[in-house]
Amino acid sequence: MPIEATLQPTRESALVDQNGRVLGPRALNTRRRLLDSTSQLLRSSGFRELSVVDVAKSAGTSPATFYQYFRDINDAIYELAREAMASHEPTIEIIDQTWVGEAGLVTARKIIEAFVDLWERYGHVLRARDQLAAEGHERFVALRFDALRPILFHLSDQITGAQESRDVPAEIHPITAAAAMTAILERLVGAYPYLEQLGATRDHLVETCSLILYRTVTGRNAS
Amino acid sequence: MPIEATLQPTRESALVDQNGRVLGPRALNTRRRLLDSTSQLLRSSGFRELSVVDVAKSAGTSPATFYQYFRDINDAIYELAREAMASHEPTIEIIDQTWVGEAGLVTARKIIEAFVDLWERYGHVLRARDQLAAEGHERFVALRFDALRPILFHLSDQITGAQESRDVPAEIHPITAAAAMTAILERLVGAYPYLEQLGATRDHLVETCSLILYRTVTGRNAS
DNA sequence: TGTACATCAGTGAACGCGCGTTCACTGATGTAC
DNA sequence: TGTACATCAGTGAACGCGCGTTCACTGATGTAC
Repeated sequence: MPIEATLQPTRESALVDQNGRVLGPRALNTRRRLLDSTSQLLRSSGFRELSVVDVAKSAGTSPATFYQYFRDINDAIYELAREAMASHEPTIEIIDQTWVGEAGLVTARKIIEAFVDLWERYGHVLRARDQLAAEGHERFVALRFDALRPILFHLSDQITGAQESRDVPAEIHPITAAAAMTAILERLVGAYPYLEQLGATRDHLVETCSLILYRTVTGRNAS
Repeated sequence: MPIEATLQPTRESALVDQNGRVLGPRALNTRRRLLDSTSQLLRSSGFRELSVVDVAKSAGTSPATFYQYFRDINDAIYELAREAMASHEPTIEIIDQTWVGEAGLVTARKIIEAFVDLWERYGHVLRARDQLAAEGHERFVALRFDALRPILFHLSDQITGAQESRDVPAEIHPITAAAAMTAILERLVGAYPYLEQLGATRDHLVETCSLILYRTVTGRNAS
């Protein structure tokens, strides 16, 4: 049952091209521009329309150059998703903070805020990641899982604890409940623009989700 | 703020081709095969790889025929998503059943079951729908919204009622909480295969989500 | 019942286009002395 | 400081392929008499 991390640690300094050559500063910059263009086109034109030719053009370089740094277009998406995930790491630490009483609600709120931020910035990349994962591309399944695992297990542990003190009913399956919370985080927040049409503000979103999260994790109502 | 339904009622009998001609039985059958092939390829090869040529080939007909019935490949996906949605309509009635006491938990369970079923059968189509909606294709945004609206408002009304009897805290924004529940329904259930790796069964899924749904809608713990 | 004609439905074959991909080459940058 | 050379980085131009799309045509089905 233990599922190992599949993300090997990538130090920026170790970046190599498709032939295994270490990248110098100039190459690093080119690679960066290619990734930025990929991200930008993914946002503006959509996943299905994304092409190597367009990305290269938009980065002011040539398709041949693209292939020096990436195997294919999915490879570039993969790198972007990793970056999004890395920028999300601090969230994992929030979850270790206390869940007791009023402070627990603050913890919940911080997590929700972090997810709202993440999806506002990287929603287009994360959606592509999830689409590819849903279609069964192994690397993306693993990537998604690595991103979720820490938060999943932390929440799950909290819930198990709350079950021991009888605050959460025994019928709740901790991992599943934790996954339900991440579903809210990922999905609701990703679909949030259309909630605005229904009169929900960002504050409503954060506050309501925080209460649901706090309640589910601790079994208690916010005082 | 009221957002009108954008789905015009389509009776099977009124189906027409791209030139406006009413379809006879033979044509209806061809159209059906094209839709089935689209669905099947969407499931097996993924959204990005889907092409008119492949669909026609797989349906045992020619691309020219495809264009007699659909404007483009998205048009076929749109029809499939409508069908998925139509098959889901009975769920909307479940939600009108009582939310009081033990029976309320049964209601919650039925809804979760309905969603699990829906996503097991049409997940590949719904994911494509959501991807296109997320990319801003208006028809798909509307379609998705029409599918969710009834359940969203019904749940929201329940929550508002529970707030009046002080079972649910006033800080909860009913529509947002309802949307959070649909997020669980759509997302968790869609991503359910990977929960199995973590030891969650379908029963865990249904039971845990039911409890969360019941709790969020009524504000009460299942007795 | 048979034949002629109208309409319905499907398609072969072609078009152009743009994409993914590669290779041999050029230009840029760094370094030894 | 200048020159020669090594290595790094980028690309022009081409290839083939398969896709979306269309049109003029053929074949299938229904109907009138």
